[in-house]
Amino acid sequence: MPASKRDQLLATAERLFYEQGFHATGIDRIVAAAGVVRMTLYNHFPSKEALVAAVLKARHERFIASLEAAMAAAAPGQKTLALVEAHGHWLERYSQHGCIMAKAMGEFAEHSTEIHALAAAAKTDLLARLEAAVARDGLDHHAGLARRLFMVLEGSNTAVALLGVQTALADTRAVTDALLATARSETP
Amino acid sequence: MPASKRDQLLATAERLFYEQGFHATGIDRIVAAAGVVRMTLYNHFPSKEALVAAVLKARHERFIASLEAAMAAAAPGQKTLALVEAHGHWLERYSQHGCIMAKAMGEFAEHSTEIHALAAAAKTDLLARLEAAVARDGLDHHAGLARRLFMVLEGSNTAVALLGVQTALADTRAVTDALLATARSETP
DNA sequence: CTGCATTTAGATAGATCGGTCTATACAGGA
DNA sequence: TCCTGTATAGACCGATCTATCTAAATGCAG
Repeated sequence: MPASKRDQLLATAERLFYEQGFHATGIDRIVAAAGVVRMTLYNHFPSKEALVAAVLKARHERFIASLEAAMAAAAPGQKTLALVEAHGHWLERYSQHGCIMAKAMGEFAEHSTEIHALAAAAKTDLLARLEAAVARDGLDHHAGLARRLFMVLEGSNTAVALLGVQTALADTRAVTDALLATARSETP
Repeated sequence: MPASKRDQLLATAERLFYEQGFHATGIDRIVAAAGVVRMTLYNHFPSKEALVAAVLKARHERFIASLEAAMAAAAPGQKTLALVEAHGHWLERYSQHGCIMAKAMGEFAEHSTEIHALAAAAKTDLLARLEAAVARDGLDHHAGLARRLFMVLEGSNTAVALLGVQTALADTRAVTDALLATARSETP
């Protein structure tokens, strides 16, 4: 079953937006790389902004699905750690050159409220799932733990791009372990 | 002494690039906001890319100067903490909407090797200074400490934009304290 | 006052931008 | 077979992009 033209456009646009930036990637380059014609894009998406929104939504759904799968497979009490590890796996496979949501927030901050809000919501969604994992692991008595882990994951996005995957993920694990050890040592 | 036209251009371009992005900010908007004419810009900078490079260099120099000043004023053994605090001050005053170097890396990754390298060098420069501070505080037996602190600072860049300055800086201090406490508890 | 460098105003260039339009080709289902 | 939805090819639009050019005005130093 070959991918639909719409899926080809989404995948191509995601790659180009991620590699070259949103404003620097023109419609012509997207349709040429996707092997379709200009009107096909506008047949599926009413505007470039709508295409950007669809790309971000689809990517975030895949991201969340991989996190949820890892958490579901993790033993009780290990949900938080599984989430952090799954985040690392995602960086390794799909996001070695910075977070696309962070890039979108930067490029659309004063240019499209909708896109900026969408990207910001993706980030706070990760935070919310971290909070849920911390609660399921019985660590939510440690106020702000999820927020601190979130900050570490955000830092690992940049660290991967600057220091390489191996180093960045090892450091992420180390800091995560330290934070979790502190949280577990405190009796509720 | 009024600012020179060149300085006006640098300051205006820095603000617009930071708020609206690099590719989304046109030459016309920069010169209009700076109150000069287009040829004045091209009289001082050979191209937009050169203007971007000059903006990033000037901003990084100011950033490093404020870090160095804080470190110089800090008591012995407190250099690392002073550097982290100075970074927080910088975020609070000038960088509440994400790191301009990270934005530049995202927008110029496949568009200008020079700009991308410049922004990446600014980031690794911060890491190098963290390593120097850790060494001066006698904590360099704790392998990777500087790298982990660096990752936390990178995360705080994003956290400030998403969770607000107060929360992000408090979390940064908390994680930093935890990492430093662990390092200090290990005898060299 | 003169001379030089800077700044101004504005036209201009060629390329690219996002987006629209028409006419044609082609597929699969009724 | 015909009909409908989708894709194609390509012209076209106005706007904007970076960059260059000329000619006049301005300001400051010698």
